[in-house]
Amino acid sequence: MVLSLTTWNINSVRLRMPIVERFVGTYRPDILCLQEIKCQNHEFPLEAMQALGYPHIILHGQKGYHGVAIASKIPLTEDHRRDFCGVGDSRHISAIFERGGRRIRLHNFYVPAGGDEPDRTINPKFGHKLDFVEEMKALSAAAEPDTSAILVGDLNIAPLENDVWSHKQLLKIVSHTPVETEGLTEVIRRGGWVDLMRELVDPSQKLYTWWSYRAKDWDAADRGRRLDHIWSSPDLRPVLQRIDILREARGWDKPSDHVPVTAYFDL
DNA sequence: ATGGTAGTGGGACTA
Repeated sequence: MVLSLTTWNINSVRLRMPIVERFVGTYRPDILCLQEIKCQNHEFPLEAMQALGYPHIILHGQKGYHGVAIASKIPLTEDHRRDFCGVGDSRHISAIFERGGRRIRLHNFYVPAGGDEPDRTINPKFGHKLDFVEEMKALSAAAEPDTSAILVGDLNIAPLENDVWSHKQLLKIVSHTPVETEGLTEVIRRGGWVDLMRELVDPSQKLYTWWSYRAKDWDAADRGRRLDHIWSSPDLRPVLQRIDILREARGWDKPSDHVPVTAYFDL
C-alpha cells in the first residue's frame, strides 16, 4: 500500500477551491494538510471537501488570517490545536491516524512569516517568529510511545543555501537569515526529525516550493524559496518512496504563491 | 533602494 500526504499553503481556501478540486482530481492524496485557510471554522467549505472524498476534516480556523486544516480519507483521532506563543493565532493542528499497523502523529504548522525587517527590536513580528521557532524546539518526533510522527507545513524558513535562489542575496531577507535557519536546524536536531525532502534531493540541488506574487514572470525569474516542509521520525525514512513538488500549480489560474508538496510512503 | 501582487473586508494589515 502507498500512503500519500500533501502539504499546501492555499492562501484562502474559499477562493482557492477550484484549484483544490483540480489538484485532488488528479493526485487524490490520502491526507491533505492546508495552511492559510483564512476563514473561521464555520466558513470552511466542508461539504465541498467531503464531496471530493475527504470525510474526516479537522479545522483550526481564524477570521481573516492564518488558519490550518487537515482533510483525510483515513480517520483522525486525538486531535488538538496548540496556541504557540499564546497570542491566539491559529497556526497548528495535530491528529493521529493509523496505517500499516502504525500509529502516526501528524502535525500541521503555519509558522509566522515575520514581517520585512529581520530585527526584533524594531519589528515585533520577527520577534514573534523567533519565539515561535524557539517553542517548536521542544517538539519531539518521539513524544508519544509506539507512535511515529510526521510534521508538515509552511514553516516560512528556507534553511539551506540551495533552498533559495541566491544564498548571498537573501542572507538579510526574512526567511533566510542565519538566526532563522539556525533556529529551524535546531528544531530538527533537538526534535529528532528527518527533513524528508532533502533525503531525496541532494543539498547541492536547488529546491523551491514558493514563488512570490510580486515577480513579473515567476517562472522565468525562478526566484523561489523552499518554505514548505515535510519531516518525519527516523523510523519512517525507510518507507519514504518519493516526494513531488507540483511546480506547475504555481502557473494555474488564480494560484496560491505556494505549490502542493506530496510525500508517498510504503504504508 | 524601491516597489512589485494578493487576500480579507471594506481599514489597514498581513504575507
